[in-house]
Amino acid sequence: MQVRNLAAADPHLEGDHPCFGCPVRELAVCNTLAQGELAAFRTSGSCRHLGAGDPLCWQGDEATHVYTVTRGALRLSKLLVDGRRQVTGFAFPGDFLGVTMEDEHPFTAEAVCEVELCQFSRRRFDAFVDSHPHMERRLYSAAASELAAARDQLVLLGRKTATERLASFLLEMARRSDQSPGEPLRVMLPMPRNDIADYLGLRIETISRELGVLKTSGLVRMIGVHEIWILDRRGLEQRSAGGQ
Amino acid sequence: MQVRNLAAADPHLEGDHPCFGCPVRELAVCNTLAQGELAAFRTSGSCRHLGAGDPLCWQGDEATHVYTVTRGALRLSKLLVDGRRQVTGFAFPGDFLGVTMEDEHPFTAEAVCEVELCQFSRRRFDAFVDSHPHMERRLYSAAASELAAARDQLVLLGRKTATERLASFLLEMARRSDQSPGEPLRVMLPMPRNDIADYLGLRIETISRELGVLKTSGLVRMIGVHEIWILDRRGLEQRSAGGQ
DNA sequence: CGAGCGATTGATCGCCATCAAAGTGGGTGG
DNA sequence: CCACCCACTTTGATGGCGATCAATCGCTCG
Repeated sequence: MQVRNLAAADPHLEGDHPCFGCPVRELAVCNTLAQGELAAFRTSGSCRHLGAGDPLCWQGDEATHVYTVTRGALRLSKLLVDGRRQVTGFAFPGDFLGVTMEDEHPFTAEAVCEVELCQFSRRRFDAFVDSHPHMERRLYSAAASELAAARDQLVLLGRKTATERLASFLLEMARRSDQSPGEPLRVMLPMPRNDIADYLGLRIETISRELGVLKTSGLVRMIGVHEIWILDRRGLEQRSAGGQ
Repeated sequence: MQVRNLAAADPHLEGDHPCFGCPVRELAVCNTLAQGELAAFRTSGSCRHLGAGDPLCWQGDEATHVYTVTRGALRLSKLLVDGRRQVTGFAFPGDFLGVTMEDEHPFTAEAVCEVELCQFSRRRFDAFVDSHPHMERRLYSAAASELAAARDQLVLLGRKTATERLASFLLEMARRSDQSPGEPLRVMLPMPRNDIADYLGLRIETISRELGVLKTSGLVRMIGVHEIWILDRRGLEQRSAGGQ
């Protein structure tokens, strides 16, 4: 799930196509569309920009739009009535927001940094999908991926220790980050510690402490709060309790 | 998600149709098919029976088939390398097993009691879906439902207390059980306590103790180990920390 | 330079796990 | 029919991991 700017070299897109230069052309749900379809699709959408902290949608609000993330990162979270929060995931470039059959947003989505999205009205999106079966297939594929990720997270939250959770998280973030080949793996953590804590079912102090342990053990190196280098991937994998 | 035997009264199915009398006709993914389609679909499948404890498939094995549960209940679980287990869900009549884009089963599925399934080879199933767009849509819907359920479970595992987890579980099981209207709600728990524990991220002793608390509080009544009556649904909902 | 927020570090607490033992119930064989 | 067995459940006593409470650090921005 790495983001590469391939569009500039995409032989199927001409320079005046609205998706020309799109950084997630190869990743997003629209990657199954041929140029003509893509043009028709794209005209039904629009761009959207969010600053750090800005909400995209609230849990329970009517789901009027769907989105594809083209830049930045969002946190997806659910609240209990008393304010306890569970971050159910993060959305990165290429990720699609809108897999649901409900009329309401199943979670709150907020930007954790500068974010850009491709936005479509749900109605027009559904109509488009109806007339493009391979788009439906691609959506199903996206849903299946999200489901597999959610199940892995169930194992993490139900059965892993704090250290294992953090190690798993760093490895997951490394997988989803842009990587130049070879160690050390550079992991960008655009979200604050609190979001990591709410994602891993822990408290912020525990995140700090366990990061300290990994640092002292020589497994990682911290470059400021938002960047971490994985110095010993194998060691980190051993501490992550595998997964299957 | 209640199971009713509607097929006997289904005006669209004749008595000699192989799906005539199917107890999950209205629930399963095949419910979008017209009688002719259904006949074609059905001939590509077969029945399968499992006794309590029998495995249906193992995590990591090649996923050669997909299934619809017609009777009984299965537990779906994932293992860590050291044997810790997370039950990611239970499958009941009407539920579809096979939402994945991977070639391997994402979890182990085992019968918790006598089970009957409708079984299809994955290859033939995929081919059938390819030529029936509303089936594809129905599959997507199934995936979206599973995803929503998984996200709710993330909140439960990440942020709820033991009491809240158990209360949520009982209410979920009540929703998925056959109900005659009116209190008390009868909840069938075909799975052993250990499965409940591994589903809720707790230990078996905690399940026992918390059930005792709910019993002493007059919220539930236990009729043997596998049946529970919810005497005070509102009270149980208050202890479940809501959802939303 | 100071205010303010997020992150880190330290001290203590509490929920649930763990260890241990007793109770229960269903199935089998005598 | 009953005695036994074994697996599952329940109940009790203790312990540990991560939460909570509290103080300090460090960066960013005015």
